[in-house]
Amino acid sequence: MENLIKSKILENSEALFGTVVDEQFIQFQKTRKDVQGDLTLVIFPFVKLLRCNPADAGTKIGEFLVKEIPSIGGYEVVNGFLNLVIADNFWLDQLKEMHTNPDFGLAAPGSKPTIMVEYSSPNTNKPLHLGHLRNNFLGYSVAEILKANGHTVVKTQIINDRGIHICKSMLAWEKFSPVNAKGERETPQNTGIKGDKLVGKYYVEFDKRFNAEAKTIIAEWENGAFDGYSSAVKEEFIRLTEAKAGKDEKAVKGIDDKIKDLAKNQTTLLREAKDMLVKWEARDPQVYLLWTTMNSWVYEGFGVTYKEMGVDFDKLYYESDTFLLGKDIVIEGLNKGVFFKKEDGSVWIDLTADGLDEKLVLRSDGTAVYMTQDMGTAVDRFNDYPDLSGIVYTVGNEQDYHFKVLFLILEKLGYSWASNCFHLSYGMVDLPEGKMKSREGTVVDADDLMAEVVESATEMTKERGHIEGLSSEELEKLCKMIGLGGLKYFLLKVDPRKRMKFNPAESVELNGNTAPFIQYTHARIQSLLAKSGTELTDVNPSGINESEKEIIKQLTEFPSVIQEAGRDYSPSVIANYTYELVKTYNQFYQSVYILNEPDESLKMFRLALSSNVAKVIKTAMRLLGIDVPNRM
RNA sequence: GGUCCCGUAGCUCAGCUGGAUAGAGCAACUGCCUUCUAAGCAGUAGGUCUCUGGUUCGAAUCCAGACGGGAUCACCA
Repeated sequence: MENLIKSKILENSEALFGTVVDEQFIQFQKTRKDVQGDLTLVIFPFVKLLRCNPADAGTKIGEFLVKEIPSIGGYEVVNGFLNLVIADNFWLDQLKEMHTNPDFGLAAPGSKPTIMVEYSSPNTNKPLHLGHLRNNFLGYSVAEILKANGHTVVKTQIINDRGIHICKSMLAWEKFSPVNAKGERETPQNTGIKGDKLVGKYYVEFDKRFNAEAKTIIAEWENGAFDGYSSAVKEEFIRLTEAKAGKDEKAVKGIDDKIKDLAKNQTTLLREAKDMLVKWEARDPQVYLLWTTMNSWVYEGFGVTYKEMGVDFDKLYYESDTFLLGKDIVIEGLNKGVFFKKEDGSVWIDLTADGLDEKLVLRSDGTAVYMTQDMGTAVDRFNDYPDLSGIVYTVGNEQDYHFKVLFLILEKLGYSWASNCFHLSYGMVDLPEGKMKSREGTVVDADDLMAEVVESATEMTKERGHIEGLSSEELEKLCKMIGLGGLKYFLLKVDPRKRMKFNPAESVELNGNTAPFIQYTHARIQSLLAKSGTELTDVNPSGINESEKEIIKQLTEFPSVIQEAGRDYSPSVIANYTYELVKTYNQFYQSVYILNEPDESLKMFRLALSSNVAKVIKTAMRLLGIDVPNRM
């Protein structure tokens, strides 16, 4: 309709305004609820052209449109806004059209370029937490939304499986894990501990022992015992200690941190971890075996969590595979003159001309840094998928600078696809008490949280659900759907770019702007449809009322909502749209009879309307990774 | 300190490609289940859109500055 009006005005602009008008002049907006009309044209832009007051300009355009477009039944000009009344038949036709289309709102699959969506990519030393939930739900949903927009999507993640941090947990396990009667050290099998949690336990164990050892060393130094340490270390310690004199509290703390770092570098534990990394790079069989074993525990543990989350991946990338390619690219870039080498052998890129800094891309000892492997991974991906047009990186906004630099480097290296790489930068998730801090033990574990919301949903469902006749498997499935749906919706309804506050109590709420509220509406509609038992063919009511028209209007917006969500990489657009639709539908549901409507034609129309609302709810929620039940 | 992000009702958030009287939910208060699922609906109350300037017929929205909060500036990832 908007396009029709637009083209009519553009075609006849000479006759109407005596000049050719720019398309920009034609601005539509939704008609306010308290005035008459279905679509509003803003007429301020035309006022100057017509050299008359807004009321006259509106009247002139209104008369023209009523004459030209049969579906426009009338108009009213209020305060410079032309409110157009569109005939019921137009809305009825809209409903009939979507009614016959099971894929309403979705673009044809494969009609747009292939895009890779990276998400999750956790540190393999720590179990997944609340922040990862936002990441995973967001990445998964964006992938689904892009598919709905016609893109072919490859879901992926980069597995952070190499580096000194991995060696730390390996070392701690080897040194500190208790040995049982059978002579075995702790494994997921013999302890029943989830693999990622067990590895995480040893990472924490390493950190604990590591700090304790550093503390002991500092104590020795403070007592003047420097046996076994180099004179350089001794001098540095004395210099730092003396520097504390007369400084304020904050400065002293900074110096203490430096002393701690100095001591940490002298620990046997760190030296052993570094030795292990060297052995790993040399593919020492024993270290490699330990590495593959412990990694497999983590993957198994993560696999369980991913399954519970309902997310999946089409292709995995491992840093241990891509960091070497990254090094090759650095050499290539060095030859091209994009990078430069410093005297100590380290390789850098100078981005000062672009308003950034110099950035290291290869260490002086020739080992790879984060940036190196990210370059390698990106190139690897475009090699693997020749049709790939771009990559969406779902990574927290604390890495904004990293990705700015990465994309700039790729561009300077001459990769044409660099401009199609996008950092989907999302905000942190805070708790009511503030930031999550592992040191203070306030990190919310992903597995625990998912179990809690399902448990809470189970209680609520038993209390008020319509669950007679459901098997225990069906009930369990339903409660999972409600609990996890609620959690996903809670994390996705907020604009991803914004930092958000996570309130555990609110996340299991069932009222208001929540998934259970939406799921409930879907279940009610399904109940109506199941009871009606007839094919919805006859959709010709004698008239449609305001609330019915309002629902159709909102339904017709669905395709453009999917487009907007895709363009902005924002599931929250879908969430908020669905919530509005459901609210409108519930008002309708409470104000009229549907199944009990005596007029057969009207009843069929209302059932058709309801069934399309249900269809859109189901599609929309699917794009958020949320299932909807037929009863609850 | 440099760079980037954010600031809307008591709380959590929409609205931001400029448009009519700034909206929801939660919390508080009042009603509605002998008719289709009350996990619902109707209503009351709650605002200096952080502040100050600027652009404009028109600014929560765009621009500049101030204030407040956060992130980031590693041979960490």
